[in-house]
Amino acid sequence: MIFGSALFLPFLWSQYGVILMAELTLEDIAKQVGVSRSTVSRVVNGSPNVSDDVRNRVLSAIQETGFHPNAAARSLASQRTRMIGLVIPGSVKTFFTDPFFPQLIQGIACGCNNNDLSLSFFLVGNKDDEKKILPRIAKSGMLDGVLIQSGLPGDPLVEQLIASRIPSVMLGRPEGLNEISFVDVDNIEAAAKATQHLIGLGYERIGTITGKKGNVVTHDRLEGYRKAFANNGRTVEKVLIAGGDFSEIGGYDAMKALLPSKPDAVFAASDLMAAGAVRAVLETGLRVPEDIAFVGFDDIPLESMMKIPLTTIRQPIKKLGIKAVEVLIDLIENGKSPARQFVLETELVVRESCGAKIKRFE
Amino acid sequence: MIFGSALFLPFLWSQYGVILMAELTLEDIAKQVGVSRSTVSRVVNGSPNVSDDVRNRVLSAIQETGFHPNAAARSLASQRTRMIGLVIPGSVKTFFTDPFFPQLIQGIACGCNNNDLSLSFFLVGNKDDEKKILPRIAKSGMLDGVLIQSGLPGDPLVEQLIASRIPSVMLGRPEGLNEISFVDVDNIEAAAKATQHLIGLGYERIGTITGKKGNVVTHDRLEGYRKAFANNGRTVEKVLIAGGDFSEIGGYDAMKALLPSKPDAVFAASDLMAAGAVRAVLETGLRVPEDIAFVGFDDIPLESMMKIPLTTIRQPIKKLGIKAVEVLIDLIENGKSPARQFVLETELVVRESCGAKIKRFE
DNA sequence: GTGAAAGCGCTAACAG
DNA sequence: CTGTTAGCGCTTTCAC
Repeated sequence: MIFGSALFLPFLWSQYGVILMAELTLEDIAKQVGVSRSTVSRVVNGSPNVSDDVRNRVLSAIQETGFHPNAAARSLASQRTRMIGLVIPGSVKTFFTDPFFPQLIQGIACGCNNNDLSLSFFLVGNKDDEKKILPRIAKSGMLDGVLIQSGLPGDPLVEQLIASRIPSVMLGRPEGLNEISFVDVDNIEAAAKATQHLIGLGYERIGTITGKKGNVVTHDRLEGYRKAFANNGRTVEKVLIAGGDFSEIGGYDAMKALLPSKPDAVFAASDLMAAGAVRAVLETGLRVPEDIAFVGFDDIPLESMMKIPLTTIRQPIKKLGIKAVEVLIDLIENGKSPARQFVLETELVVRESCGAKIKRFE
Repeated sequence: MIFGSALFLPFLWSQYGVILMAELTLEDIAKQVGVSRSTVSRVVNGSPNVSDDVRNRVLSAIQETGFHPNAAARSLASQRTRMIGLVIPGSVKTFFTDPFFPQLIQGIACGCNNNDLSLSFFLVGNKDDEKKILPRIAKSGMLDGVLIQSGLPGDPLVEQLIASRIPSVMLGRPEGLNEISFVDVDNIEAAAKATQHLIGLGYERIGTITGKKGNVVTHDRLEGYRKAFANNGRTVEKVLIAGGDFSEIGGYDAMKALLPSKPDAVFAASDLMAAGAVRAVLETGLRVPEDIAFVGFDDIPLESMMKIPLTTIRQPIKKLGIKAVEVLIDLIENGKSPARQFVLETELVVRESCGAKIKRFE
């Protein structure tokens, strides 16, 4: 074995670095106030079993000195870290392109701040990362719980995380919705709502551009499209369904494939794809929404990029993050079982691309 | 004081939650192999002072049992956490819209994975968050160091962080480049390169759309624009400089303001603004690049949204994140001073919008 | 209401 | 090369 190589990432920071002026400890405050360490600990932790007089004296000593308890020591003694993790598996390919994620992160960060939690972030790049990260998450005791972004079903990292005993909640409904807690939006209902809107507007040949194959989200949104058809006694035509991949280019290509089937409206399973599809339509000289109407999904700020404001389904992304944190806290405090499963509502935002506003004045 | 309220976020997780089956400890492994705890610790940390025989026996015991050292205990004993923080101050408003951030985060996460560090994420929402987060970062000993995204100069959170003794490196050159470590791209040089490209192509009335006022980045990119003019013995016309805010709409509005001054080319300080500006130009019936040429800045994937591929400056965003982590490690290991300051190179990516390809065939 | 005392699981001298 | 011995700074019974 090579010299210095270590099993668990040794603490190699050199000895002669920064001189650490020792931080204050509970003991210091105790001494200063003339009470025991336990008492200071009690006021720090808000225990009611402290006399008002003593509490006030301790409090002002803390205030004066700027004392702050040491996290590692607290964790070691209490077996809790007040830190949760956010895991983005390698199978989630859209992290760098989908504006969904920054908003989600904002929601999660907000939930953490609200609950005085810290957030640790695990972006898995490759198998190698995975091997190193998994035990750190599951066995080092560093985290009280984890939020897991659901990617492809059957992701090994996710499965191992779920199998470990660390409390975890998934963002997005996982494939087998067994005994695992998750927070998601109702993709089926939302897609049905979008499609119904198009049906209600009187379109006859409503197509759809789906997301990336294999994703649960893709499946659910297509399911919603089908559901709306069924609700109206219509039958779905296969030629009106084109496979995309959630990207702008994917939407563009899918639309090109759809064009020969002469759709008069399209429900795209993401705004990005809708943008690409609109681009494809305009390129052929057709008009939006006059010739082909569109409804997207997400309501990302990006619609300002298009000439035609996009009618779309708004997801409560930030709320999703906040809720996920709350659910995770519940799991941590009250046990993992039974699984907590929440589905948040979406909202149809009507703009120009669906033609509703034009039709109103016809 | 209200019952139960606590000064430092008490560990209120209820007692009766999940039953924690005790994780293995060094002691367990030691007993199993028949050596002392120290020896196990040595092999775990890669110390060379262990006989091959003992090491192998310990190693296989670890392998068998799946032992993983407890993070809190290690941190408490070693005074190191192997965790760094990423702080996004509240003054950074573009976090949710700018595709720059996911890529930056990827780079940082990659740097962390490479160096077996964990990443903790602090997104500051409001003043309240700030007050709670600051001591956690600076005084709880939870972090070995922090990466700070530079926002507006004079951000109080940033200043307090810098003033604290926790090693920190800024992402983006801060206002007063005193004794603080940072990693940045050379915005001045890059903007000059972009402008020079337009000058070289023979444009006569080259305008610019700047970023949000007050930002260092904005200042630097405008500086670069000026520098290119100076290098060519040209004088800058004030009417050819329009103020944007890094957003698509901002670019659109700025372009509208620029139009009366009849520019024949524009350097936009961000791709998003370039997209908006192009939209404004096309709306008036003018052509890009025939009537007005464009160069953007960032090289975000978004250029696929525009009909005309955007000539732009590519920033090595991921590399920036990786480098920042490396610099922070250096600081942690070898002391904060002197400050380490790195400026990464950018690259001009020539596409259609600048007109170079058209001109080639004229 | 308060203090004493026993760890939490690990690292790091210090002997040998 | 290996074991012994102190802690790291805090929480948490258990007495009083």
